[in-house]
Amino acid sequence: MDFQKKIEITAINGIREIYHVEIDSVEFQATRKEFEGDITLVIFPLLRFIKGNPVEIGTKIGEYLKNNLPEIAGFNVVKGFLNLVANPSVFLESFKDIYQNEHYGIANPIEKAKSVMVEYSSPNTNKPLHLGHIRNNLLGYSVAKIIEASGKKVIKTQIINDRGIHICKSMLAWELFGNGETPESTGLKGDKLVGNYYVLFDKICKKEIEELIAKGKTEEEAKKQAPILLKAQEMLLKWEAGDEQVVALWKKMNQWVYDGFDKTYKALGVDFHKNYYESKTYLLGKEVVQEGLEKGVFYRKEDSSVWIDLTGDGLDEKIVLRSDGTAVYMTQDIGTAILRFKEFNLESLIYTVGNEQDYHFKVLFLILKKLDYQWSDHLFHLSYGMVDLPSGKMKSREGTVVDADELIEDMTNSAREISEELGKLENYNESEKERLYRIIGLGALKYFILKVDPKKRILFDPKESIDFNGNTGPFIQYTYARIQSILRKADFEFSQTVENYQLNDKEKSLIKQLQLYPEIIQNAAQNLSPALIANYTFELVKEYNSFYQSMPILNADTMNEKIFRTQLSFKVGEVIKSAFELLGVEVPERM
RNA sequence: GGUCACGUAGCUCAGCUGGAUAGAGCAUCUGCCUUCUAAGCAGACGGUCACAGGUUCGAAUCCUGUCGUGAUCACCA
Repeated sequence: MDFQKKIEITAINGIREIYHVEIDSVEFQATRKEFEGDITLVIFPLLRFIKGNPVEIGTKIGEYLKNNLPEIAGFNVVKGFLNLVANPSVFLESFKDIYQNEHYGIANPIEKAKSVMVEYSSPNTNKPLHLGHIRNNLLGYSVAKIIEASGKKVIKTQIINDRGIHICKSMLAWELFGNGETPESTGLKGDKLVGNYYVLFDKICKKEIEELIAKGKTEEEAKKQAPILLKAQEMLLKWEAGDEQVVALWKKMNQWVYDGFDKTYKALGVDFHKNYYESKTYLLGKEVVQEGLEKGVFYRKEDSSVWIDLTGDGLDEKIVLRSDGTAVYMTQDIGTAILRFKEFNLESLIYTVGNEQDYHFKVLFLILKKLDYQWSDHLFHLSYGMVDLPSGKMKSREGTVVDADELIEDMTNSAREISEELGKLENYNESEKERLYRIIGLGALKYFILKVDPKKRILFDPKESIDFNGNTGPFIQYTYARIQSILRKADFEFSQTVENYQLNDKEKSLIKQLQLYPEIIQNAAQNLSPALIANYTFELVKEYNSFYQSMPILNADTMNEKIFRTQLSFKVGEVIKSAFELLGVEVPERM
């Protein structure tokens, strides 16, 4: 039984004996550094049940605990806070358990449990991935990892937006002006090549609109009548009709994009169990609309478009079928959600999508609830803030995006510069060095993004490079590398249990920090927040560095000290590695 | 205009299921490499927790209002 639980039960018994009052829980918090003690029982909430002076009450409970729990060595009361001092053996025992647990913090998977599906990335196949996608990918991947570590099965998925007018735009521009260019002929990454034609389309379209306006059309008319746009719409119709040539072009260009995405995903270190494609799902949901009409959840307007009225729930009316009978985005999302719960034995479904779609998901979940799907309460929108530039929103058509591949490359280069300057890698060959630079560069990038609470927006200034000192990925990686260096140099056996060890304050703080890890994972899973893992790891590493700097490990006076401190270092290293795995960040053996 | 999110040190962020004197990193300044990696450590400086009310023994945290920022409210996706 864990320490806190033991104290709680004993305290409840004590309160019953002393005050003849029955309570079912007491409140704890970690003792603040400036006070003596290891855990603090907060007395204030008890005042509702026990009348009296908080200091007096605290003292009585403190005495009771000291007399009835061998683990409690002493106590002090400050205002309404009962600070309990634990017997040092509590920490030694606790560390022994932690040390021997190879997968410390990671919960065992529950047998026969349903799966949690995490959707993330979900790109359009008409342009390359940018910094916004990076945040999405890192968040989704990390949350999936964290949920897995909390003891659940996870299915990672994405739905690829591979059809629609925007896809036809890049196809058309390539057909008209591409001269048969291919990724091979140009040496360009496929997604970049296709993206260029998307931008080209937009340029031409804008020019045509201007010309139409010059000829006296209104802006509104011009926007609808640009010849190239009409051609794109024609192409979309052909695609929907299954026109052989259009479909062949679509397949070819999409494949270029997929090849490009694969490289970016690989560089980012993210992956998926299953891909959905919009070209296969965009017709889903129409029968459900039929059913919903019969149930009276939806209604039909005179122009035969179908709607749902959500004004009773504080939302608006929302269209689910156009007057021509075609589906909208919402329809498809309804159908896809149903499909997923049919295909897999899902406990819940998490959508990693930017906060600009908060409203969309609110409506989607509500519609599914009104359609009476039991699982509609288990749908979550992992909503995250946009990544903005100092100049505002990133816009791929205006070329103001931070390209994902370029950013990864830049970060790797920064890592290279810093490493070369420090010059600690004499024994590394070139390929080992390159691998390391990538680990560090990506570590900086990923940590930079994941340490921020998902719902907050991130301001990214390309002119200010991402830091490598302080609260950063490389800082934590560096600590890991230092620990590995110690372990390499330890020329003695250190796996045996150390008896009668006298813990000092730094060692004790470190153990306390290690104790928190399992709870942090559960918490992060609950809140879908990798930031909690990142911040925890930072605290752990700070604590370790302070320990490392203030006393010898391998050069300690006694063998017991050498062994215990090496064990402690080893375990901190393992937890750093484990926590960083949850963030999708690698750790280096040296740096 | 309605709805939602955010507002904490010069900058970037923790803390938010109410608890003790609001914490880190960057930047600025002081020290520490003849001992295990100085991408480090120890310290100094820096605050009207946007503002105003309220609830409470206790509010950065909960409630209301105001201001500021962003998003959203398409027969777009």
